[in-house]
Amino acid sequence: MLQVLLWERAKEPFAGCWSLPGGYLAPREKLEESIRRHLAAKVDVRELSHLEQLETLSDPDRHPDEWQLVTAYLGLVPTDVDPAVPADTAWHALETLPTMAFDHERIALAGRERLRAKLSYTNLGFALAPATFTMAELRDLYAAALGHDVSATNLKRVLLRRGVLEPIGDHRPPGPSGGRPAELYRFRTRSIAITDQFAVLRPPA
Amino acid sequence: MLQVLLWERAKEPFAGCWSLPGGYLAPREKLEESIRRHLAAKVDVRELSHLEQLETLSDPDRHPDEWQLVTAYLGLVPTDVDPAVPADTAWHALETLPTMAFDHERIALAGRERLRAKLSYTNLGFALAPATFTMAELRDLYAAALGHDVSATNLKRVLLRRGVLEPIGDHRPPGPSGGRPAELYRFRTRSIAITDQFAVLRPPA
DNA sequence: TCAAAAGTGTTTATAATACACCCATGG
DNA sequence: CCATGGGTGTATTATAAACACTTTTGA
Repeated sequence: MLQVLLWERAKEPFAGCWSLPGGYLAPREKLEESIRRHLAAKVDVRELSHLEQLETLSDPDRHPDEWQLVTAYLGLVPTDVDPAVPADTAWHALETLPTMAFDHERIALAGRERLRAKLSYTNLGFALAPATFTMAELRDLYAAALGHDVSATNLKRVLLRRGVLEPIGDHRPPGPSGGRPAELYRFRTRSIAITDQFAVLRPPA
Repeated sequence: MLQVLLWERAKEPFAGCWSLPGGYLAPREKLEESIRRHLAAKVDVRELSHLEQLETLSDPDRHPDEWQLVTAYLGLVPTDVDPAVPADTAWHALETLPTMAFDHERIALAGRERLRAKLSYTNLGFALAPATFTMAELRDLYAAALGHDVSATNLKRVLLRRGVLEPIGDHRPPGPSGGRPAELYRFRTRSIAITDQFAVLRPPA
């Protein structure tokens, strides 16, 4: 299940609504540095496995009081890290978002779309997966992110053929109900790379 | 041949260098409106067949004098419109860019990459093509934009199967050296649409 | 020895490229 | 009637989904 980290606004505007973590840009600060600074300070998230810019929104009516531009980013953390978050902050399933402040619902959904698209033509799964995992675990992760069933069999073959995954040579013992021990895999690189560049209209051989 | 519209800076910083058309955002103005306003005012381009946001750049050193953020857009015009441009403005081939101001070379190349990527999974060709065209003309256009040879035969089949193109039922008479008259085609819709959404990891049937 | 979980092999579907061949025109 | 440019049909290739079957474990 994909989740977003939100915090509940105490003050107007949109008091009681939930908003994406973020804040103002400091003078001469880079946008990416600003995001990392606010995530560390406000919600105590210090380690992102991936961060990329989504879009800059400029509608003058997006904030009721002041003229405010926002640059939205998509930041990802692996499923196995559960950063301790402050009291006014909570993870919410993307399928059941609460009432959100400003245009933050649109931003959150745009982030999901970006993630979904990139899962299919890049190695971006690394950003959600723990360091090592079984194919069944990775299958569940992709299924949750994509919102539809994924076959572990085919997922494995696609990612192995592309050289995205590699087996680490170790196995995970089966659970109490038995079963064959699962091979453990890892992502070959943990930074984003396009793995399926020329889907169509590729240059002649 | 892909071309960018550039204007030559008269004043410092970067006097004599070429820069992308653009300008400051007015209070409470939307970014997209601002782009259109500056294009109309400075380079007399009023009709864009497509406009999309690329990226917001925030490096504090990108401008030598002041702290300046820029949001870059990709704007396209069809090959058959040749807007009259002012004296200090000229179209430049993307392969042989002159010395450019600020980070504008990076932005121009990012725009080309965006265009190339989207040509293969959307109908974005409409933004570069005239209202009607032969497959040979469209082939040349795709080849110029993609930077590699494209087969008219296969391009036609790909775009027809996807329902992107349709024949208009008319033909273009052959040139002085003879040849079979070419069928004329048009893009079925002239606004962007994804035509090849689930290249891989598509949901089960 | 059976159920459960994981992995492999094979078939099928689809979509794109490559290429040979056929069609329509002007000189 | 031939050169030129355009179009169609077919083979090949590539990639991924679907599915049956095999392997390895715990009870």
